[in-house]
Amino acid sequence: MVAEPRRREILELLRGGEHLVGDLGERLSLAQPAVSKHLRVLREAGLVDVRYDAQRRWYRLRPEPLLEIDAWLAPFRRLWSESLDALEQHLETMPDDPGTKED
Amino acid sequence: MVAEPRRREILELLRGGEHLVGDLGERLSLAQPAVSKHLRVLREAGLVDVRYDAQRRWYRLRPEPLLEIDAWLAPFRRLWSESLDALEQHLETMPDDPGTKED
DNA sequence: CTTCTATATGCCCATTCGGTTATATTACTG
DNA sequence: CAGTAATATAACCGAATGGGCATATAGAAG
Repeated sequence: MVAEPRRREILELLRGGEHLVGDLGERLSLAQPAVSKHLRVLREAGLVDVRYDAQRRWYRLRPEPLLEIDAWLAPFRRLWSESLDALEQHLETMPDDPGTKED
Repeated sequence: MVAEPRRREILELLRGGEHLVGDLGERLSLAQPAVSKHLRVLREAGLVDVRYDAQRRWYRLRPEPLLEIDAWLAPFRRLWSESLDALEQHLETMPDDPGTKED
């Protein structure tokens, strides 16, 4: 679901705020029907929300479902900290995140 | 990829330590070839590792790739912590209100 | 009402996917 | 070496998937 490359790109774009279907299509070089289909999937998965503005559809992110993924990931997170070597190596390769200590 | 239910289950099982192919199949009520295929996918994705023990194959978790997912998720985490902050603020504003959160 | 714009849907096609059965492979056992 | 156990691989099938094109729908504008 989120594994779908185009869908991920859509989510990343929506991270920057609301977008119109056509706008997303332009940025992803995807035909409108394809975008609409992806948005439908994302909508039914609860990952995005629509705002109706005349014929326009403003799509925006709804991060809650991603929180579920995060929750699923949590137990695995514990495993990495056990193998801290690999963790640190990866953190050096990756940007951001100075505070991952909720819970 | 990780979205695949059986694959997720495999990962969850492997979270508990090494497992044999047949063992995984039993626990998931999945035929051996199916398990082997899933493991192949997981192996090629770098999510699992094999240890050869005669004819046996001990599969174990390699959590690093999940870390990548986690990294991808990070920017979204910021978004929902904003909404969670809003929720907390909201809850703090109404100290004793036993039915105001849908969760 | 007609046209234009923005989006959704239906239909078709090629590809991918997960599962099954049959077979190959590898290693232990007698 | 023959037999068996554990796993991988191949061939095949039905279902789902993503994309494209055409069309339907909804609202705006003339």
